Amino acid sequence: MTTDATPQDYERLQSRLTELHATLPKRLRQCAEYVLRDPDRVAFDTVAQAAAAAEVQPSAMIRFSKLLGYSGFSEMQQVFRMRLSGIWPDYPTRLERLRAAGAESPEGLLAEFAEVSRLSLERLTARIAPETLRLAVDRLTGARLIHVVGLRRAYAVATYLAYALQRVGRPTVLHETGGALEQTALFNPGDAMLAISFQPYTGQTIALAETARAGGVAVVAITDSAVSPLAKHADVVLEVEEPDVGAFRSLSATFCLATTLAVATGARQAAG
Amino acid sequence: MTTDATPQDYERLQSRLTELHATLPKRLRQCAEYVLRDPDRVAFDTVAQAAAAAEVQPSAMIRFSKLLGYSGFSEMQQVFRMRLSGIWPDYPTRLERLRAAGAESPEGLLAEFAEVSRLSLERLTARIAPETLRLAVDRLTGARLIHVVGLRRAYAVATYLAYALQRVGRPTVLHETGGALEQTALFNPGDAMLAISFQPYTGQTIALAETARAGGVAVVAITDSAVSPLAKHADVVLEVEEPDVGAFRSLSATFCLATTLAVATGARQAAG
DNA sequence: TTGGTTTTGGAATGTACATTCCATGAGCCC
DNA sequence: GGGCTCATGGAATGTACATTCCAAAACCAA
Repeated sequence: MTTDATPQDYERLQSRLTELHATLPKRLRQCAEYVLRDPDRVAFDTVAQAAAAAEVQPSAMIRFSKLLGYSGFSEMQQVFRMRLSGIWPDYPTRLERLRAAGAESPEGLLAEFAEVSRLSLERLTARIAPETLRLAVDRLTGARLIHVVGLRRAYAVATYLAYALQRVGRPTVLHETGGALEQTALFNPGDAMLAISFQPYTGQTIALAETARAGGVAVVAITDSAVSPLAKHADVVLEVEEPDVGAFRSLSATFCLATTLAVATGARQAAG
Repeated sequence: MTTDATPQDYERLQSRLTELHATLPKRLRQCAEYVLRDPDRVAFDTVAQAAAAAEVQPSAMIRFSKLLGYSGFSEMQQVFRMRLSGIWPDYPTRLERLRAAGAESPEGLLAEFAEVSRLSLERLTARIAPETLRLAVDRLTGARLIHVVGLRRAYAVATYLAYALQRVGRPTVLHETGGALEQTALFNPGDAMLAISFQPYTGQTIALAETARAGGVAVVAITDSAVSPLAKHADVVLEVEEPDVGAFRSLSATFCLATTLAVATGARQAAG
């Protein structure tokens, strides 16, 4: 029956599951998806926890283990534990090892970007004053329409914010460059604007923020310095650090802040 | 009394123990020595196993844990588990901790997003195999034209990748949904596609990847699981973890990977 | 529909576990 | 050397756990 024996290591388990995945009944498939998605957690889970995470009954999780040939969940879990304990040195060691691989190599680059992003996230919470953040959320919550603008590098952030704010139920418009939307007529008192710009600051973004503010719009800026030209035209300034590796900058902290803004605005709206 | 609180991470636990070591009675010292010598094993041990390994009674191990301020062995063990996996305590505990910190407030949310993002970045380097990453860069470097596709939440990633790849000198086209660009005629052998999709997977993205591949295009996928429907149609699968806070997911790891891909492709191109 | 088969949920079970408690033992000051 | 405090071992306890089992539900083929 089991021409392949029960998988004794994670790699084999993984390939077995990818192969089986299509043929599995619903609940067992959910199990497969969970253990592949979060193998680290499985190593420590109790059946109940694993089952909850996979959104199945504990018994389904055990059935799943048995299907793969193990005597039960605990035996399958050994594979996940081995994977963790066997090869994994702690984070600093891993990082160093990667660095040694040379910054020129893709994996060295990845390590560097990851580290730099991690550090900027650590500092993010310290850098953003709670009152400032609240103020920003206030402005967005109160707004009838939220204008989002960001170009070049900041464009990705702008598209994300537009998407997230819309999903959260706030009327949002994303300003594209050169589009007809950039008409002063569109700005009304009671609106809010989220403007994002980093060094070297894009003139169009700043100009749009200035116009909006003149039209009575509350401007919330995400930028990299309190003295950035965008900050001058903003009611609330959220400052994020954007560390660079070579020519490119990490956007992690910015996205983290963006997500928070969207979710907090959504939550407030729902509550109020 | 305890000016330092109970150590919540391994580093602090370690320094606490080195400091305490000299003053400890014999059995408790044996405990300290064992957990410092073999922290990996402690993560999986039962009290009985840990006690045996330290050559003490189970009760001694628990006394030891309590001395450090934990409620018992299990609580101390969490620290060792976290170290190994980068995983935070289970979901209920985390939620509770959040509540205590005032998760409802914007600053609490920010802290949570930052933390979750930080952890997923830590695991990113471990999760992406160097060979896979190299393979992905190879495909992109060799391509005459790079197609980028991603919708909904992944759209921001797609816009960023299109921008970054263009800046780095690679001919890139961003596929917008419903646009005229989605013609099979546009795909030629020798092209590459970067497709990004996460749960719940967008059908259009997957369909486009399938079409592209049928047309001889090398498909590199960024997705959240090896069994994601997108993975089936990809030549290279880059798997990223997307931890969620409430309804929203952190994109930090994804953006980190995206930046790396762009820069590495640019660098290789410049060198070659 | 009907009968058979597979899949699922959830209560029941027995075991293994962390933790507690107390009696004994070792070290130490008077 | 007697009495005190701190350290230790190990049996006792209650809980949380993996696993089993069975009945209900869904699915499917005729």
